[in-house]
Amino acid sequence: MARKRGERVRAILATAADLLGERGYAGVNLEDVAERLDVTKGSLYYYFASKDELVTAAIEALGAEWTDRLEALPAHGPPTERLRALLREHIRIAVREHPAALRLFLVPDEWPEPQRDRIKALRHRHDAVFRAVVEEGARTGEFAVVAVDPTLQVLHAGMSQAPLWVRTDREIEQLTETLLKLVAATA
Amino acid sequence: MARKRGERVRAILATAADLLGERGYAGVNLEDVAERLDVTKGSLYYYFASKDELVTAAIEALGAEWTDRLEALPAHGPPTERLRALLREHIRIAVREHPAALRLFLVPDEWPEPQRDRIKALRHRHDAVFRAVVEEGARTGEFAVVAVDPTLQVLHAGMSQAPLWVRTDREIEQLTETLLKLVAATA
Amino acid sequence: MARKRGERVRAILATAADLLGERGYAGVNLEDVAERLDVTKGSLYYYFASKDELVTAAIEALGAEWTDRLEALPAHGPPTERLRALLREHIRIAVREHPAALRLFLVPDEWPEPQRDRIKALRHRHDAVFRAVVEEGARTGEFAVVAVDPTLQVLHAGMSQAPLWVRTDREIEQLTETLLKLVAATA
Amino acid sequence: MARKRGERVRAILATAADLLGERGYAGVNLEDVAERLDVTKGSLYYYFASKDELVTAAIEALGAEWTDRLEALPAHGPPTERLRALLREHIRIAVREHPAALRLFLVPDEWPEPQRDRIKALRHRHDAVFRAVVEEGARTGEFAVVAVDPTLQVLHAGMSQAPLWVRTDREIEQLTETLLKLVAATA
DNA sequence: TATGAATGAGATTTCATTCAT
DNA sequence: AATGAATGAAATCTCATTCAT
Repeated sequence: MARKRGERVRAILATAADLLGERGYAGVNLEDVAERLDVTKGSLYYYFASKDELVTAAIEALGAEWTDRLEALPAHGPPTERLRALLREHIRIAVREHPAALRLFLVPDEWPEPQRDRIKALRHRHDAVFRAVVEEGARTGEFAVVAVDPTLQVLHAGMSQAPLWVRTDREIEQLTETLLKLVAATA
Repeated sequence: MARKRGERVRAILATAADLLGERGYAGVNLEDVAERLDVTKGSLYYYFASKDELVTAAIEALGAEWTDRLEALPAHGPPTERLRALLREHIRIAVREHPAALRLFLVPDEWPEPQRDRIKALRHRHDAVFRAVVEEGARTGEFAVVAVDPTLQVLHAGMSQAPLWVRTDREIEQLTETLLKLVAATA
Repeated sequence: MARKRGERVRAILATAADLLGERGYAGVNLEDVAERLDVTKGSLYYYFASKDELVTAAIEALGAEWTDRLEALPAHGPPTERLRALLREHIRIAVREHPAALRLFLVPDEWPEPQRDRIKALRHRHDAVFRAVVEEGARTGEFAVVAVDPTLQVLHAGMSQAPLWVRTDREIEQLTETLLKLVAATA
Repeated sequence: MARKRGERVRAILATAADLLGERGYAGVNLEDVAERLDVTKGSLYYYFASKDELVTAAIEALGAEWTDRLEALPAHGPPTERLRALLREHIRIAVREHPAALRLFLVPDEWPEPQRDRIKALRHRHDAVFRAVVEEGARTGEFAVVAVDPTLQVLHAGMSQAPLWVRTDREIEQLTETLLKLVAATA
């Protein structure tokens, strides 16, 4: 049954992504993935040909879902409001749902070559969402940035690391506002 | 001879730190460390009781040297200038000398418990250097920050991740100025 | 199949117990255990998490089987006859089946902490079988002992060491009768 | 200086004997021996050509000293008194001075071949002291034994294991009297 | 589909031994 | 006489992968 299979695969990917986030590529072993899913290692090999393939798929799924949600946010209104909404949502996902994922977007050279490229691609797509808003704001003069690239890098870095210290809603707000300063018009 | 021993230990730590940076904790194996030093694995165990101990020492040495250099920068002058100097120097070290080290300051839970605490302590000392300047600037009104903690977190995140995309001096400057916006007085 | 697994485990434990008896804890290596079973070292780790765990299980199994057999002996009749039967059976097992096992009942501090406690527990259960008879004999006046504890200690020591010098049935009988003198009523 | 050397050697042997007793042949490593003596491993090799040679010498020294002290006890008087004195002294040495040594006299096959033979020889000389008294007592009719060999074996086993449970002087007395029952004339 | 068993390569760790100083 | 450094062989342990059922 394709249905069943799809669910199974999704469950595996979600679990793998969690563990990957907790411990990084080399720190995760298939035994643990299997155990958390309450199946045996052997089963994983029915769905994925190798650890690398499983890992790549897990990253892909996580990244895709994440970007989907960011892209689903309203695409109109003043850039400041749109950027604020993006930041808030991104941080919220990072902190509440995938504390794991900071490893995916920071420290890419932790991963073996094949995964590295996929991660870069994902991050690129991810990046595009923010880039569009920042560039629009810069164009209209509502934002003042030193340069777009470093601004995006710092936005990302700041958001990705959030799971390490952000807990409360108030901290989410503070981080959001702090990051907004990166594009603020100066005195 | 204590001298000789010290040098040997330093050589081992430097090599370990390099590899650690290239591949992360789980990706490093003692065989490689030994080979790069042109000794046998057994020798490493003469100096360090375990892989973990070696790794901890390597991190410690790297972190200590780094903070020393930041603390050596002039401690007077307007906060903006001092913060600019700190950021520039930190990024320069990260990019030019220890691209490795982003692992030390980000992603602490990649490490086994014992290392985790040491890393946190190092990062804390490191942090204090920046915190002093930011707090002073906030007190004198030269800086305007949403809150000190998120500001420091973003500063760190932004700097630590620099090795991943910063190459030229011009990019170092742009990143420095971008980060300075986090404390800039707003219109 | 639980059945199959059980057999496999039993085979491993028996082999381990043999080697343990031949060479002691530190003298046994898993390579040898594996080779004797015609499997790879890795396989042993499928069943046991560590050398220590394997060894503990081997001891446990041996001790349990042994005590089972002693407890299966008739529990009625005059204490002298019952003690004689116990001694004879114990010595017979030690000499004919588990020359190994003197290590289990003597020299407990040869073992790492975790094993030590298990061994003590086993020995205690073992001890209880003999203690019951000796105490009954002492109560009814059929036995005369200096004190129960040292008597049991010497009974044990004498039996456990038997494999080192006892070979013939006649020697088994002589040892049995010699040990019975420990509880004999005196002139 | 021969004097100095002799003392050094004696110190090494004593330390080795202690550790050997605590942990058995395979459980002892030269690092530990050296550390307890506050010298380096290398030094041990100045005095002994190998671990085995050191171990053999340590056993030899311990056994010789021990037998010397037993042979120094008065060799006249009624066998019961002489045996009582021998037992008491042996147990006292075992419990108070060389709790270690039970490994030497029990479990000989823990040792590599060369040591094994030396240990047997030592034990044999040791045995002769007790054998003389038991045989005399048997000849004069003061003792009644099932047979001399098993009696000696049990005497030894009981005494050697004493360090494992005997602590107080009272326990030493009880063990001594319990062992004397092995040669007691029966009702 | 899924499992349990097994493997083999490679990683960490231990330790007797050697040797230049 | 003694040390510190280093080695290399062997031991313990880990884990991705395979496979019969």
